[in-house]
Amino acid sequence: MQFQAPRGTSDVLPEDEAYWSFVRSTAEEVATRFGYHRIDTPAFEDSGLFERGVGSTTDIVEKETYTFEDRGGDMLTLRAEGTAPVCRAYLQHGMQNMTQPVRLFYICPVFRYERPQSGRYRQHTQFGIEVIGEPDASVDAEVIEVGWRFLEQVGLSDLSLTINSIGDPECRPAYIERLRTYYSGHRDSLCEDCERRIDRNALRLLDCKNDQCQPFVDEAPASADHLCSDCDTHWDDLRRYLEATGLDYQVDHRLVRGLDYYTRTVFEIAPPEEGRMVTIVGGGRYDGLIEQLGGRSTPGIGYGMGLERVIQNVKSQNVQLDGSERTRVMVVHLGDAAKTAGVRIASDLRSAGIAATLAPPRGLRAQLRYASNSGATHALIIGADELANGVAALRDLSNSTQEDVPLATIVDSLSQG
RNA sequence: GUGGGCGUGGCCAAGCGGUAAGGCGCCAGGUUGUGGCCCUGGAGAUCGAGGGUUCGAAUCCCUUCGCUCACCCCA
Repeated sequence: MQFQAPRGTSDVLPEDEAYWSFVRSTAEEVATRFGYHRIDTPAFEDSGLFERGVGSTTDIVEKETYTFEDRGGDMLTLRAEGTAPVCRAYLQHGMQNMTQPVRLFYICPVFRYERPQSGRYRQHTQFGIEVIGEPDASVDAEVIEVGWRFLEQVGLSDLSLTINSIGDPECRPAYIERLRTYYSGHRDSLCEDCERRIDRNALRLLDCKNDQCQPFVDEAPASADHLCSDCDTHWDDLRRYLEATGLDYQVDHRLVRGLDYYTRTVFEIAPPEEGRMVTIVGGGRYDGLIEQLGGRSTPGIGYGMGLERVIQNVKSQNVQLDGSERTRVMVVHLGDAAKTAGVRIASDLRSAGIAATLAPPRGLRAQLRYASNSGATHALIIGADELANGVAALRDLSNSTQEDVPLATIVDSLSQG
């Protein structure tokens, strides 16, 4: 064993591809049904995009980014998240001149230099959507619904949706002050991390999972209780619209997100799981991001969803995929002349749209074993006798019936099943 | 970045100081041209790597690399 896939990456082997195509295609189907259009952005961007967009003091940018200088001296970063690149594309291509809002979705790899563990990789795949150009809370509810319906359609159940509002530049500073004040009074009872967070990143205090901090988290002032009137209206609207879509949700005042650009709505969807919740979907509103990237003030909202985690849950919940019933023919041959004929017949079958494979040149027994092991539904047996009579023996491997079929009509008899 | 667990043929897995079981899978046979079951045979391992202890190490010690899980953080 010389080379291995780099740490935190993995190969998707043929046996798993069924999950991937299933998940990808339903993602496209659901997003399209909601009126979203696909966008693909490059695998790497100017490093500055993530620094400015995601926030340079954020963990993602501070220590998880794959950054490198190219041969021309430009600093580039592998896509560390999906939203900033889409916003960059929105600005670059003048999408503010399209009818607003613009609805986009993407399915693409994301790279972060993290310590791998279950459900966490250095390269993972995100199915994300963004709605840019509409501040109304109805699109917040819509974005959440897209994620929820997708997970539903992919067969997952028992998921929980939690939401929160973290306000905007209008009201958040005052709230954070209030939070700091509250926590400062309990400084001695907090864990080390939280002690540091009071000054550095007060919002994250609410995120602490340390037991000793839980009492304070529970008692801490909630951002949703300290919104300015615009944010408060938005927050009320969101919940009303969510109820109108029939989604169950929980409000959790501890829910804050790690990226700096979020405003107002933040949400997560997670499976209940034994013990800890591993978030499948995380998202929120980012009304300041486009402006931060040099555009006009433009509202936006979206989510990112980890498809590896989706598949992990699809497997653990034993979702059954539709098995393909496609006819697959193994062309079995005995002797050189038959082999040549087999090559031609296999080729003809494929031209007619029938999946066909020429068996490796072994004994008859071995070829048939190969046929059933590789999942063929039929074996088409050609030997000297068949060649002489201008037929082939078509064997149905599922029920072991077999009959001679004229070479000229093989395609027909196979396409009729 | 911190802490736990683990590294024996493609996969699973015995052995725990005396010179590598077994199972799955793979390949070939089981009399004349027939699969999925069964039977027989075969190929395939420098026991993650390096060093040390010993007459002798997969088995003991040290170092190192890798995988994995949890924390942090996130999808």
